[in-house]
Amino acid sequence: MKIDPANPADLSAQIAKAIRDAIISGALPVDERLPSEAELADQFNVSRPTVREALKRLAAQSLIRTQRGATGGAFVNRLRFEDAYGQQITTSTLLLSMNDVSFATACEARYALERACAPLSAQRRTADHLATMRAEAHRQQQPGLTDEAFCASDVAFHRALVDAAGNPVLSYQLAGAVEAMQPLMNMITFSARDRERIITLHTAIADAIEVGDGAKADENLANLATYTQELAQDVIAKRNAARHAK
Amino acid sequence: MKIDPANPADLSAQIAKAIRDAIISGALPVDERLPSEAELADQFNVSRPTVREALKRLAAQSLIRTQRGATGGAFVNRLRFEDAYGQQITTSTLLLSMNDVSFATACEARYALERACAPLSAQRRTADHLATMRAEAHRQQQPGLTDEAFCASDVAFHRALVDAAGNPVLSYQLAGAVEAMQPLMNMITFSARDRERIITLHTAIADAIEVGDGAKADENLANLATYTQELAQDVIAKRNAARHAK
DNA sequence: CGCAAAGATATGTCAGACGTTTAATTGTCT
DNA sequence: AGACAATTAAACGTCTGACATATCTTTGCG
Repeated sequence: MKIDPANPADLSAQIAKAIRDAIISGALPVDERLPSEAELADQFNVSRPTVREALKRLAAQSLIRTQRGATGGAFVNRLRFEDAYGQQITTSTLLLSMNDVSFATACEARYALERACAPLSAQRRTADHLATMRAEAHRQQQPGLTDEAFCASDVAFHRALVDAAGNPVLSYQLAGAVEAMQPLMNMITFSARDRERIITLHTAIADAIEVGDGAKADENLANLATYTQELAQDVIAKRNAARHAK
Repeated sequence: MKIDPANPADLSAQIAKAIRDAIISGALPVDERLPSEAELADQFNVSRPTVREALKRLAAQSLIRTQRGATGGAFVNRLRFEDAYGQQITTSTLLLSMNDVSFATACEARYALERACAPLSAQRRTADHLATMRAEAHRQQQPGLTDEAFCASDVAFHRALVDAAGNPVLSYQLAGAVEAMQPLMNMITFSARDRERIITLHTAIADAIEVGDGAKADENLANLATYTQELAQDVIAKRNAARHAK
């Protein structure tokens, strides 16, 4: 973890990579304290600001945490699922918005992945997960709900569905797919009839999960996917019509 | 994008957050040039090193890129899928290694997600994807192959399978699940018979993908998942036996 | 023995400076 | 006038040195 080519540019990136590799390889175990900034500066033959830039890069990825004070320093951070969720959601959201990903593509991915969870969720769901799903389905019936609040509740419902699979790795991977869809979903206006249909499907999914019928949950998720695509196509069609009119 | 509480700690983190939020909200579009470091330092009322630390945080997430020279500066970066792949794989790998995720849990997640791709892949695979899958299955038959090379080829095979779905969002989400398994897979020693069985399943999957039979691909993936779990359990059992012996 | 004060250590921030890269401008020669 | 070379300017990349602040440890006093 010491090599540093004579190339005097991107020093902080090189140092960050060296430390990151050491963490990934396991040479630096969790909670291990890195040398102090001054010591690192010495080891790498650079100045302290350069070392600090490298450490900030690692901190941005939650790979290290820093503590001030006498026994402070930079410590290898145990990457927690909750921390990773946030990064995953940010990255996924930006990927969708910056790459002209169509609603259809994002939606397809989301429901394909969710359907992968359905059998496991039906098998393992706890009373807690089921209660959350029921509560969100109920919340969605409130008449005064804004479209945005409706979407947020939709996300919460699906998050509970995914979490019910009891597999943190799945929950992590799905977080991006589910949450990143929200900005796209927010562009849709849900009529009362639209909502009714969605809630019916949500309820059917919750029913299937409750009785452990994975196939039925999967089937209703597929219906929900199709219906969501139709709603989005309507929005796009209307927008195109409006553009032609003006 | 200017607010900055009087709290004189974590300034670089606060500044990074402010800029990141501006990018996410769309206030800073792709390829937009940020003010120079000196100007940012002025705007936020901090020193240039502090601004630089903030920019490095953003660079670590591929949110900005920097250019030197007269027309240089920091530019909002179009987050590309390839860039996101790397981050996703790094994060997933560390999540697994740092959180005592069992082989069973990771394996379950991986195959559940892959099976979600199977129907789409069977429907849309190009000749290219199929050729890659065939080539990797063939490579796996080479007798002198190390276990590590065998695993690498396995990953390449499954990557091609996922990419065949033609959905970049799916490919992105799956990248983490598939690649992060490699370190865990590398702990397994594959006997000639093990490999033969795996190659048979790979071939069956490729066959199913070739003729567009998603259900059959799914079935063989399920078998492969089961078999992989069995192999891992053997390894664990042997390791426990060895521990008791000493 | 307990508690407060002093010290040590390490991060967080600042100020100023110099080097390097790159593009634009200027100037000169053909 | 046009092309090419030299100068200039802007911006990032890095360094040095310093001060501020947080926190643990040690010391000293009652």
